[in-house]
Amino acid sequence: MTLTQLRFLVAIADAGLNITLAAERVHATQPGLSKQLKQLEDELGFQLFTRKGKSLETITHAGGHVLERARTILAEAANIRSIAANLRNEARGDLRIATTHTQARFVLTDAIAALSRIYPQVSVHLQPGRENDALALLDGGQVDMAIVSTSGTPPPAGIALPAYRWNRVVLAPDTHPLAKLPRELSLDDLAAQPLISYDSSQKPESSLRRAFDAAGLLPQIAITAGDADLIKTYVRAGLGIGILAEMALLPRDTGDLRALPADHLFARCTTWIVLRRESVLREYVLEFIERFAPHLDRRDITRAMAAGTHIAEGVAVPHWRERQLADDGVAAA
Amino acid sequence: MTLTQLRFLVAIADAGLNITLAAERVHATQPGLSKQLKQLEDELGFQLFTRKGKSLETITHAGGHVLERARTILAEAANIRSIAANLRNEARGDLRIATTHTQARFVLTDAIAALSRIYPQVSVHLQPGRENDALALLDGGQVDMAIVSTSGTPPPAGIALPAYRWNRVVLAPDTHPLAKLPRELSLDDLAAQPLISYDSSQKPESSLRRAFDAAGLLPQIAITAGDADLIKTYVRAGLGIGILAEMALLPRDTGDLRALPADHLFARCTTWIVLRRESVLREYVLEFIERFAPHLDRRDITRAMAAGTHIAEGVAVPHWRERQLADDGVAAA
DNA sequence: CGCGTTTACGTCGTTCGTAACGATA
DNA sequence: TATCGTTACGAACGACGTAAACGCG
Repeated sequence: MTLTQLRFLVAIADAGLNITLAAERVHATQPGLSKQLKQLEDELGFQLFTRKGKSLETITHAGGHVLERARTILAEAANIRSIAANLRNEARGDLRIATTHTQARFVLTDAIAALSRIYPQVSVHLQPGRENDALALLDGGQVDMAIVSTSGTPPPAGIALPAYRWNRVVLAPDTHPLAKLPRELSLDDLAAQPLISYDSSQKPESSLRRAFDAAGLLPQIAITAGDADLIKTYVRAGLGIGILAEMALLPRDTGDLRALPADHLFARCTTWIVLRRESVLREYVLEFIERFAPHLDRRDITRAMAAGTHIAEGVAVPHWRERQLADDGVAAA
Repeated sequence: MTLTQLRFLVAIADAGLNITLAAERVHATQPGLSKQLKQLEDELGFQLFTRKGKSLETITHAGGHVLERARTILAEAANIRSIAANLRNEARGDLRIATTHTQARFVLTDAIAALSRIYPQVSVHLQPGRENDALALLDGGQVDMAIVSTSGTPPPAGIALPAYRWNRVVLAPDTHPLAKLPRELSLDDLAAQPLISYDSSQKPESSLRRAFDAAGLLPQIAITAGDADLIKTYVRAGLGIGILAEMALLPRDTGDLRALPADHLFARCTTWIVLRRESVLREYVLEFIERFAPHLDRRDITRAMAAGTHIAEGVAVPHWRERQLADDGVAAA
């Protein structure tokens, strides 16, 4: 058994059992991987994959267990390398973040810009996807951190650090009757309109859905999109009323759209930075977290990692707007 | 970085930084280890050990972290091999148990005998020591399980499965006044005598010490020994009254010694089987546990391992004497 | 002078890439 | 026929063991 063999194994698994694809990803030749896989199977004495003809078909049950162990072995090997890189103040490296489109597009930009100013040699890889995908990538060791949002409790896996809180806003065309409503918006107002929101609002456990359920209302979600830009586009086209995260608002949106606060209608959400419990963080990762969530102290983070528990309690988590103000303050200073 | 390099690293650490000794233990030559260590240090870019002249002096701070990671890597590699060995019904293997002398000498014998009858090719290694040593060995991956006793809560680390409960007994020479006491033994009776007990009874948190403390008494512990046989020897020599675990009583001891129950004087103790949370158990390990603690079901064990929690609650844990009866019943059947 | 580590060197095994072959859709 | 995996072969690298040199107590 070799680290190389295990690396090839997970590469094959991550490439969807396509050995050729896996080979390019690890910068090796395809026969090399084939052979190493065969040797590993010979040594262990059982098939890691079921074959259909010559192609790999599925992972064996036992193979899945081996794969899991191989992943943690490789993660720990990477940790050792991180220890070394931190010690020598190595400035190069990768920062792989799995997150949603909203975070990547509207929230992370400043912190990433700051990071690549301080560490120009660090390349940032953003892996957009659903919340669950992000957590799965984190657990599989494919990314260094996941940045996800929940309403209420932190995500179940890993070390979750609260980054900030935010509310939803309702977005209507300037010309729409709702945009000039003389009173506060109500859930009934919204239930009467075709709505446009994120894909995730389809799920029954979404805080959007729960708010309507609690009021005994059945909203008509006309269009869902994974992407705030798409939502805005459809709102502009007059196809419905948008409900989205307040971070997704841009100054120029106020030209033809009207954003109505919805704090009183939907549960407040929290965005979390989720880290692998066992991972050794590179210096620039800590730097990034501090830039992104300035209320988190370096020591808080390392302490939470050591204790293996998230630090939801006992940390004052700023709201999105306060956070924006704080950022401005920093920029002005 | 190679698995071999990491194996050599932990071998060197476990050999007390003596490369020559480490080399014999891993069945390799000393220059080989030296060279691999050097290569690893070169690759990581820092010293894993501080040198004094040519000899290794201490482990670097960062080296300690690397060592820790290396240990889990090797443990996971061993897990992969265990998966393979289980799958091919491999009958050979090692069972390394860290435990106290009392367990090894008086309690484990039957289960080990049964195991080596069923799996003659499995070699059992008993590692005697204190409770804390046993848990440290378990945590370092040097042993497969620890078998330790506590009064009350399970040991903090690993998966703890309750094996059985037991009480202390007081041991006096047949001729001693205490042996013919017409009434029940009291703590005052004991406090008036020179006592002979285990080394661990010196510790303030021992249940022995706590019982006397609670009664406001200061016992005179005249002799301590790590070993029940020694305690008996000194009791026979008339040097004091013995206090030891009821398991340590043998039928032939009743010839010249008198055992007095002490259930009402000292807190009941529990003996735990402690496993590493992440370890894959070989078939024969499950077999051993079932033999040793028949009230534990194979499924209970795997479930507890998967859940990562001990199963202290919800399991009826037999008392030592009931357990003995049950064993007899099995033997008779 | 013994113990332990490092350095030097030769041999062996292994890995890796190129190329040809085979199977499958 | 195109795609993907296996087998074959040769070159280069790396690991390992033996032998000798070096430092230290």
